[in-house]
Amino acid sequence: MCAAANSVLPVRRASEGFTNPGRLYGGVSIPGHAPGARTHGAPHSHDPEMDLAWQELMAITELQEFAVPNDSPYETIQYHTMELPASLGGYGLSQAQPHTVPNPCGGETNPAAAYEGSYSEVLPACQRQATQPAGLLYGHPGPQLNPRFLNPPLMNTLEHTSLMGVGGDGLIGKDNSGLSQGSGRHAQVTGHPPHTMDDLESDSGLSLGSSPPLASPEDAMNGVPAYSRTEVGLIYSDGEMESISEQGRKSNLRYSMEYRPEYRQHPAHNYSGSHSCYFPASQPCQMQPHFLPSMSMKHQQCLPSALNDLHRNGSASRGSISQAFYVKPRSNTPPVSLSRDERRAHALKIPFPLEKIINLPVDDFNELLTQYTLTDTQLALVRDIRRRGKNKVAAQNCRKRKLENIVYLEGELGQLQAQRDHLARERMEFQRNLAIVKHRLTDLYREIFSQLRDENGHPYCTDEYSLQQTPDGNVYLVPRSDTVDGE
DNA sequence: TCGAAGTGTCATGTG
DNA sequence: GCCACATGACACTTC
Repeated sequence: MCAAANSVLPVRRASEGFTNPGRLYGGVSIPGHAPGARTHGAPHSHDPEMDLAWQELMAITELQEFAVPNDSPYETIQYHTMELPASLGGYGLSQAQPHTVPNPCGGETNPAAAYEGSYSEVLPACQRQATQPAGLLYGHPGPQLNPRFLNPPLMNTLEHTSLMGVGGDGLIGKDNSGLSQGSGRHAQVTGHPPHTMDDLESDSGLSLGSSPPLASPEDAMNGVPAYSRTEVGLIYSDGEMESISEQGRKSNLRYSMEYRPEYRQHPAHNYSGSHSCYFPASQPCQMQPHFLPSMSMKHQQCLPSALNDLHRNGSASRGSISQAFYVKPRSNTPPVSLSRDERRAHALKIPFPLEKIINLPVDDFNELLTQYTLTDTQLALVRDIRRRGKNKVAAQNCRKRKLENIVYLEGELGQLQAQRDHLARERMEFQRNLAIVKHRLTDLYREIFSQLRDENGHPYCTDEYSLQQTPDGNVYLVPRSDTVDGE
């Protein structure tokens, strides 16, 4: 508290001289250190109690000016809609000192300093809490908002969440070039093959690896119609696929639903393309035991070797590639639930798996192409498959990132809403305290004025006079309609 | 039947 | 110019 205010509270009465400048009224000294000026000294507290009262008064005086308007920064800030991030742009920055009032002792004092206890907790806490979004929302929105710059821990969390919740398909360890599996495609492709040729050639027909080639035992036993139309140029009009698909549909549906969890968790499925090579669907070898709960052991036994071949032949020689990946159908049976490109590749007898087509680096891919004599049609198809396959993976990654960002932003939103609620509570508490203080200030005014007497011995009326403080710290009694000058 | 969600594909932009 | 990748937009399927 200001020393001047503590010790001397000269009360000025404008346009009136002090007749008794040093007169004490009720223990309040009214020093006349402005000769000629009617400076009714503010109560100089000889009374410790009054001294204390004045100290409080002066403290309160500061607060008196700290009316909290409804449109205070708190209001505007805290009750912004939670639109991210624009409306929160000032959330963390402007929260500190909504008002500053002149400090009688010079400088400025944050009126909220009286509530330092609470605000020092609130604000830093807010800032702490907003640390993450601060960069996101206030300071560096770009990088923070950029999905590609999610902080690693969060990304890890999100990744984990995404993997566990969204994908759960063992994407960990699967590089981006790996084909993340579209969940919905399994049922779609395996359970409901296209009904028409147009359907067959629809965009949704391709599901590289996401739709593991499924052939129900029923198919294998029944022997689905031969997929004979493998002539170049016929791949886009092989209407027989329809009947084939129809035959395998019902039986496949059950498997498509049952095997999925196991299938998706299978370590060998890191590369979905591993299953999209051209093992005929009618051959059980293309299936993994995991998703063939009812498959006979006889059928399952060939799986390891086939899979081993798949992995072993990642760098297989020219001759082995063809043998390893393009296993000629025994009965020339076409895959029942292969994707469009798989079927096309099958039809065109592309001698290497889609996995390679899609995932090989361009140099290796070109080298691979040089190892075979491919027709223009085959070449075009291979390049299309590669382009589409890569884009499909990219699209999956893109969507995954979108989801992760949504999760992240929702988390941030919740955090900010919690902060808003916290600050709202603090504000209410502050206003409550302020009301108490104002009330007490009024009482103190009343008490002080009741003890002050003018030169005629009449009490000052609070309606006519008020206390004003000069920059030097002195406090004067001034008529409410008057100014400070004329001291 | 309609709408939401998931997915594949294309076109385009960027590094 | 090519390539890989990201992303918006669209079409399609499934639920």
